[in-house]
Parts: sequence; C-alpha cells; structure tokens
Amino acid sequence: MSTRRKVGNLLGLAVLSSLAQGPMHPYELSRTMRAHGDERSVKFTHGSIYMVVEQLERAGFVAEHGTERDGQRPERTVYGLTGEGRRELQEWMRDLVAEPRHEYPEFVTALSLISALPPADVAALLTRRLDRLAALRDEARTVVDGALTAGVHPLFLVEEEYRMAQLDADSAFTRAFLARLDGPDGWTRTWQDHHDTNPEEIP
Amino acid sequence: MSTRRKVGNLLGLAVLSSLAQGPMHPYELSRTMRAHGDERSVKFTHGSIYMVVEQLERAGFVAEHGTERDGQRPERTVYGLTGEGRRELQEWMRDLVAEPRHEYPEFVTALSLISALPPADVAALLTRRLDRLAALRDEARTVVDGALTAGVHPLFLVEEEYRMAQLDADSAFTRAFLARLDGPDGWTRTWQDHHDTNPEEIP
DNA sequence: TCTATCATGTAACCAGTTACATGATTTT
DNA sequence: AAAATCATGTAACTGGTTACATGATAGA
Repeated sequence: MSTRRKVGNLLGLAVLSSLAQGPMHPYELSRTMRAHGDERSVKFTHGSIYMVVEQLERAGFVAEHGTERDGQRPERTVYGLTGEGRRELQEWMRDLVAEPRHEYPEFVTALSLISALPPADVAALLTRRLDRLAALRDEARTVVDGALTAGVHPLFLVEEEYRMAQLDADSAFTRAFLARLDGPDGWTRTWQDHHDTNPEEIP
Repeated sequence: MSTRRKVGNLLGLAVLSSLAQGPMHPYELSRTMRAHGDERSVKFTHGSIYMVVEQLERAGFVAEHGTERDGQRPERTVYGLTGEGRRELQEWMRDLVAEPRHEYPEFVTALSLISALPPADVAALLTRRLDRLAALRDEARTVVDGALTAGVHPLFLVEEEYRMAQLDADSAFTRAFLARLDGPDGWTRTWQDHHDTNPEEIP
C-alpha cells in the first residue's frame, strides 16, 4: 500500500477491532465477523483471516494469548491485542475517517474507456445499470430495516446509509448521462464519428 | 476475481483498449497511458504493465506482433490484439457498464467500525474530512477544466464527472452524519455508553 | 566528461486466493 | 451407517509491488 502502515490490508483493521472485544482464535474471528455481517463492508474469506492474523503478529499488533484444545479437534491458537495493536487501531481509524483517498471503482475505469463501445449500445447498457442499481439499493434498505427491527442501534448501520447515498448518486449520474446521449447536443455524433474513423481492425 | 474472466485485473482492460488503437510494446503502453492521464482511473505502475501483458498473452488476448530494436537499447517486443482480445474487450466493457458490483471503499470499512472511536473525536475527524473532500473535488474540477480548454471532448471526461458526483454525495453524507452527532437525539449518548461499558482494555 | 534522467526490462519478494486435509457432529 | 456439513488449519499457487540492472541520451 501507499501507506507506510506495517499491515495495509483493511481486513487487518477489522481484526484489530474484533480483538479489542477480547482475545480470540482465528476461526472464531471468522465466525463472529460473519455473524455480525461484516462481509458487506470488508472483503474476507476464511483463509485470508489466518493470513492477516499472521501479518499482524509479525508487526507486533497481536500476540499469542495461549492455546486451547477441545476434544480431538485441532489445537487453536488464541490471539490478543497488544498495546501497539490498540494504538494502531486508533490511529488507522482516525486516518481513514479524516482522509479520503483516491480509489479506483470499476465504473470509473469503464467510463474512462467508454468510447470503446458504440453509443447506441451504451444507452441500452446504462438503462440496464439503472435497474441493477435500484436492486442494490433495495438490498441495502432491506438489510437496514431488518437490523433496525431486530433492535440494532442505527449507529451500527451508518455504513449502509453511506452505501445508499453513493448508489443514489450513481443512479442520478447514470440518468444524466443517458439524457445527454438522447439529447441532440452533438454528443452521439462525435462519438459515432470517433468510432467510424477509428477502425479498430488490426488483424 | 469472482468473475470467471481469464484476466481479472482492470489494468488488463485498459491495455486491451490501448492495443485496439494499434500494436505497441509495453513501455509504449506505459508512456501513452500515462500521457493520457489514465492513472487517475486505473491503478498501474511501470512493472504491473509488463505483468498484465504477460497474463493477457497467456490468455490469448494479445500476441507477439514482432520485435524491434533501436540502437543498442534492449530489444522491444511489440504486442497486438487478437480476435479473442477484441471480443473480450467488448464483453468486459459491456459487463462493467451494465452490472455494478459490490465494492469495498475504505470509508465503508471505517464506518462499519466507527464505534471504535469516541464520538467527540469523530466529529472533529469528519470536519477535517469535509475539507479534504472539497480539495479532491477542486482537483477533479481543475483536471476537467484544463482538458476542456485544451480541446478535449467532454466524452473523454465523464469519469471525472462521475467522480465529482460521488464526492458530492460523500460530502452530503458526512455533513448529515455530523448533524446527527451534534443533535441531541440520543446518538452520542448510546455511543458514549457503548464506549464506557466496553472497556477495551485487555492487557 | 561527469552526472542525471530516460528507456527498457527482469527478478525477488510479499500478499491474497483457492484448494485441500482431517476429525467431529449432525442429518437422512 | 452413509452422507453431509461444521470446525479448524495448512499448503500451493498466482498475482501485484518494489527494487534493481543496464545502456543511451542530454545537460552541466
């Protein structure tokens, strides 16, 4: 990562945060994070948790807190936060909240190459996109409503609110783009020209 | 990637798109993409281009088109798009435009763990964030204005417009969040309580 | 001519993903 | 009791980042 953080993966942050509630073994991290619905906000899989815990240990942010054994199941190593780990958690969080960074959403890339598609096709594709955006928005809404009626405090749902706000902005942009395509302000014209003069056939 | 695309890296898409203009060697890809300002929309470095070209070749999307030599500089291998590559470019673009996917912006992760910070601190951090968001917005505006006066067609700047829309939504959300923090609707209360009852000290 | 920067590529390393291994429990 | 699923972990592979290597030109 560009950051000079010793562990750059955001999954590491989520693990630090979980361990702030008390020591756990990696599998338990996996379970509780999954149960808590964290997979909507952090990308992780079973395997990646073991990896990141290892990294955090190398960096001195977590340390072995003992080992347990339960019947003949494999022995589990329990990890706990170190002082350094606690400090890193705070600092990292403060940084993320205060400093937005330049990211690379897939749609940005696609837009930057949009002239590779013929304009008529793009109109159809954007229309389809509006549908899908609405579906994602509904999904978020459902998650939030479900959690609220289950008694979760709204504070623990702000990330979904943010997501919805971004989805709304995406929809609005998409609609505006569509409008410019339909309108006779010359957009489609130059675009089509660009296509015609750019044979793109180099066999 | 979740996609069953043979090459999942979006840099691969940008390379396919560049090669649609004609065969090139990797260094030239690097130069033209950089000159064209693509680094704002796709993350790449010198080294990653060589890597992705190799992957594209393994996948059959590009092929050696010959080798050149210029003086005693290292010999350059020129790559061109194959028929498969051209098809992949189209299909991939259509997919990206029509199907938004679930992504993991850093701020979403931070928000999902926001209760790890004390509420008073968060207010200050969000205020700082507003500044930084404004700066990023200005930056995008400047890029766009510069390009427009240099004669670039707006079609080639839509990705910056999108970025600005997302930044605006981010600002609006941040302001609303701040307002809820200040307001006496109980938010800060439960939050602070959560902090007090959650000692987070496991030394 | 010495030094800096450009042009071009390779290699070494670290991170992340996926698949696999194996005993325990639950379901049919 | 066979099949499926859960609990727990490791290993192998692939991808991405960084640092390095080396000749060529250009500026001081």
